[in-house]
Amino acid sequence: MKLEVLTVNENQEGQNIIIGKIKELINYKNLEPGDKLPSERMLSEKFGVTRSNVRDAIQKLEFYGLLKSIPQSGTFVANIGVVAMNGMIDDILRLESPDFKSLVETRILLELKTVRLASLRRTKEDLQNIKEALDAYREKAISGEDAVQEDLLFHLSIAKASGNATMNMFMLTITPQIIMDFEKYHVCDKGQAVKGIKEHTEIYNAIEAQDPVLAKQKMKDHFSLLYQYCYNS
Amino acid sequence: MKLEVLTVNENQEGQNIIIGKIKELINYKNLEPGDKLPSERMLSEKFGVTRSNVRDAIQKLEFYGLLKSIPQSGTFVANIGVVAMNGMIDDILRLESPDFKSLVETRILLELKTVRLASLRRTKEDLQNIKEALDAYREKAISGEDAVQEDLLFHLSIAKASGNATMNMFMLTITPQIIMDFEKYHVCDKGQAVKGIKEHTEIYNAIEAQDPVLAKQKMKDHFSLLYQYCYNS
DNA sequence: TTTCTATAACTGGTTAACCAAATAATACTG
DNA sequence: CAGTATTATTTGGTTAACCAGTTATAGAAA
Repeated sequence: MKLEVLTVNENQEGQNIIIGKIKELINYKNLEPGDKLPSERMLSEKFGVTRSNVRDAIQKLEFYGLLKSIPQSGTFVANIGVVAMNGMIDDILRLESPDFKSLVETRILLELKTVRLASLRRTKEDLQNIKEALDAYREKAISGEDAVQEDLLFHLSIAKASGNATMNMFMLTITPQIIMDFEKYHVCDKGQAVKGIKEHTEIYNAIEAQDPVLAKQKMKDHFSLLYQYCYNS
Repeated sequence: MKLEVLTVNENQEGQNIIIGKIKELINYKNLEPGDKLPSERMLSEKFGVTRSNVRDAIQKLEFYGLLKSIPQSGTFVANIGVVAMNGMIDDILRLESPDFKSLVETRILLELKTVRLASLRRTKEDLQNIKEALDAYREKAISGEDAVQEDLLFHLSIAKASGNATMNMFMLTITPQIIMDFEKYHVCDKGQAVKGIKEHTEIYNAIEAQDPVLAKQKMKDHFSLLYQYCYNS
């Protein structure tokens, strides 16, 4: 198991080295926005690594919007300027993997905003989706079973109803880790089922009533316990 | 140019189809958390697509934390439960690409939080980094040149000082698109240089003084124009 | 000299064979 | 029969050849 983690880190480390070399190359060759990078074959030869590694590094930089690969044409630097390019690559290289506290902190921030936006923008269809998620959660919680999944799906349905694609995506990226950490640290113990149902229902009612202030307040109440759990440890 | 977009959409569409089939397979075979997926070769044969496509689809689900590939062993479903798995894959398949308004809305939310956290948690080293970014921005802005890059790098240095790895990463993911949209729509026109320098300096001073309330207020003032621009169009 | 066309070289993407490690199956030993 | 060593198979990852579209080049025609 430790070996696995080591392998991943080695790979990431190797990928970061290649990313650093790409950055150096952009500076050395004075490549400006829209300019073409040398071909993957040349880069792999120049860096002394395999072409797959180069492709993976490029893909990562493409994810962050710094490069853009066009089939049968080449890889181009994005239109963000060389200064921002340098700064952002430095940041990416030093980026550390998120801890649990950081995840929860971000989640609360996003939830307080998405619930407000959802109460303002939700369509009838959104409301129906939220209601279905709420019903599924209630049923599972009443039966005494673990309802962490249904809990989070309820919150995701609110994020979707917020009408903000970016926040929706961010919620999606942090939810799996949240679920696993919750079950790992036993954050949501049994016995809170009734309380959870009540709070979820109040949030739903506020969204239905299109009352953003109330919705945000109910969400804040809902997170008060988690908030304490996170900041007192 | 339109052809290019079409190609991308076709690829994404094809990838989404494969992701949907993987979801069906998990349900059909009643795969539970920790269970092993069929090998990539079998999946490619069963789905009638190339193995590379299967690998790409798996990689995407791995990014969202739903699958985990282990070399020479297999691909495993994450420990989040089948209910959450189904819900999240549905959300991922329906996920739309973020629009400019959604990006700005999210950015403002993140900035108001990171500047507050930065003023509470910043180290001396963080403060030094922010100051350097501020100086670079001031120098560029005074000279009358376009300083969008230095502007955003200043804000990224604050995000880094917030001590929240998740928010830092989210800021990194939206910044390139913000820069490109700013220059595309000419959001930051010339003549606001002096005003921008003043506002940035006030934000910096509040962070230095470790005054979270003031820092947030100054950031809000800084965004008031952008806020209007975004919500009145 | 300029413009157009045909050809050659180059590009990112795809494919199938190959690799080393992990696992399963088998054979051997006590 | 139990336990261990050995072989065979399966796995995700890697590699190098190949593909189809793009771009640069060269030459001919005007």
